[in-house]
Amino acid sequence: MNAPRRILVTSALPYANGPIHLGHMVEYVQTDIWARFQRLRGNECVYVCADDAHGTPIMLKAQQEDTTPEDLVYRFSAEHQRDFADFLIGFDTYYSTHSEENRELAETIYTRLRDGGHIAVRTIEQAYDEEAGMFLPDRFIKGDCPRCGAAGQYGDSCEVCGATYTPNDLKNPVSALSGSTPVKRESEHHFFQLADFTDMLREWTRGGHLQPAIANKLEEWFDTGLADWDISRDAPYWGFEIPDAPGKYFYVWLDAPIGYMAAHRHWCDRNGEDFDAVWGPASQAELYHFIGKDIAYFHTLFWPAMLHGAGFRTPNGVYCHGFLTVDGQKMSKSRGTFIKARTYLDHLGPEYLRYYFAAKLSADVDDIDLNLDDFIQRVNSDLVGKLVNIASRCAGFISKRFDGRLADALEAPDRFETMVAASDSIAGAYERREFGRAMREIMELADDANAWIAERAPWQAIKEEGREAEVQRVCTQGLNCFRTLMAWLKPVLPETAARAEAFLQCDALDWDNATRPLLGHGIAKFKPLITRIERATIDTMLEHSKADLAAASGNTAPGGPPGREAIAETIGVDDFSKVDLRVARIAAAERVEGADKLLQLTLDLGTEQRTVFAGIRKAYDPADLEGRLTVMVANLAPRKMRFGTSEGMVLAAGDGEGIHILSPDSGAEPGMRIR
RNA sequence: GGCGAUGUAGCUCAGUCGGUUAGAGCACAGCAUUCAUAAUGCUGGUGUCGCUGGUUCAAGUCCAGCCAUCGCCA
Repeated sequence: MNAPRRILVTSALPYANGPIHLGHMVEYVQTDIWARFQRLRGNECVYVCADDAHGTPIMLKAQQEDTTPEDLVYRFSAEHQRDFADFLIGFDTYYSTHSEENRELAETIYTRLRDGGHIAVRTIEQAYDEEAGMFLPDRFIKGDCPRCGAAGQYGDSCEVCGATYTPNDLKNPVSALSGSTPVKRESEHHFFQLADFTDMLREWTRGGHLQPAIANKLEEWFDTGLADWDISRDAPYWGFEIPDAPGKYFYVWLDAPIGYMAAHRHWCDRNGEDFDAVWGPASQAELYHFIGKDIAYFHTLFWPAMLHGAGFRTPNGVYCHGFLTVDGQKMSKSRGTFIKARTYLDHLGPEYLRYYFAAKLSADVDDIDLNLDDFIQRVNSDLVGKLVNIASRCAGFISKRFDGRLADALEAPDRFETMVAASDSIAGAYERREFGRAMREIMELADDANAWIAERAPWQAIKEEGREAEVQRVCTQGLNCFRTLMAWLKPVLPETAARAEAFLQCDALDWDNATRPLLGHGIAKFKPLITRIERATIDTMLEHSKADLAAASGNTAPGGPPGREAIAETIGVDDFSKVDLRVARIAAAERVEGADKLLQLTLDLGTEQRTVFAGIRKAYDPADLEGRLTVMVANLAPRKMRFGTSEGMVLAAGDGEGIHILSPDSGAEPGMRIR
């Protein structure tokens, strides 16, 4: 083996004013898989991250909640860390940009850039809110679009016609903070002169550190010329004060990437490691940043220029991934597909999603889609049907017939060697971040293993005298195939791999030991390693996701009246029990000709079917309802309508905005009474 | 509006330097099997490769235009 590589990897720092959602998780899963893969290969790989804890939005949110920014940031940091830990993201350190290390490093970098002549100071004019006593970021100014006149647009662009402009161009501008009309006020700002680094950046961006798509994109920016970057903000601002400029603060995007260094410094100090050996200009260590494509600009231009200008090394790679869509569309709060990490974890294990993301990730910047039906099928058939099945179908023979002991030899060693020969190819795919390719290769080998076992049919052989040893060798080989495949999946499925290690009673799997078979060895009784995903679980998660977000927006919408009707008159339990509520399966749903609000539902109660007309057409596509479980009033008097007789009613919540039918939790069956 | 990315089977995706009959997995159908978490094996059908035009002996692949989706415009 070659000497271990020294690698530092990072994921982008999540902003500390909101929860983590599944879109975020693409990046952390991608980075974590890569980091775990490197460690499995015997390399030293440190993975750090932190909360991005500064800036106006955090400051204002803290004010709104009548707390301090420190408290807000602390709260979200704890929440983020729980979410990441439960998704099995194995950070070596999760820190914060609001830390002493970060202050020192930001000051150092700024001072060195200034001494190098790369900082300019000049006066600019900005919108100022006299009532709130602060300058307004573009997003906090609203007004009419200068091009199409649309009202209520933000200060940077029009959502109606797509025009981009500056807040000065807005007509009838209004501060989103106080509602007052902003005035123009002058202030001195500090600028980082990015153009000083044009040559260095041109060379760096073409030096193989970026994906081709990103490098091409950067060409456009080079063509238009690199502009100065405004790195200061006036008080009041939540951040670090600039050392030689009282009342001026570093813009949040200056100290955010420095947070990578701060987190690593923190880790080095606690572990007796040499920070400078990684970040110094002569560093032999490798540095990689995983980010979303939306923040490529900051990481591929400002960041390498800042590092270089301040006498640090530049990254070996900055790798962008695309966005996450759910069922082919942007994550939507109303459809329940804007899924928070926590909501997902309340219903499903982390490894399902890790596997699905892995199966769909490539080295490209493409968006990836979480298609929920595909998610269920893919995970169930690949992990349970193919992979775990290999172990499951072999284990019984070993434990029942051979006292839990593996044979001393494989039945077909050449065949095992052929499989093991894929090791380099799979490792190469992981290394290049072609995780989808790696998963395909592994699953192809799982198919081969299952086919071979079927061919050797140990369940036949075991019935014949004198073939016991053969059966033991066949099953030993099957289990060894499973073990090797499991090792290759360990970066993606660390918990399942640990359960497999316990089952096989073997040493912790790594890339090296996985290629040598386990022979003449006692194993434990097999227990299911992964259970299947059920559609009902997904549906419940989506419902909870909707409810969750509705509650959250209800709480935080400033001044938004709840507008809910008052609680009705008190009734006794007897009154309630007169209503016979039943779980029903929607067997069929179709539009009613001539009625624009009604859907005709055929409800299956297990013992009988009912026709019910429900006024939910504008909220539901009939195709989406078929097969779903819901709740109906089963003893409601039938009612004649123009289109037929309605034999009951479906329960739904609504406030005039949307309509949301009820779903029972998984396990409920059609016909069950609800009390 | 400008720029970029994407568009291949019902779904999710491969497709190298332009090269023979465009592939895989899932889903679906039939058969076999019953060791295994209704798992597994074998067999099978499925495509205007977004559209139109061009270059070429040859285009899913290269070029141009258009359409759709997504993103960026500091």
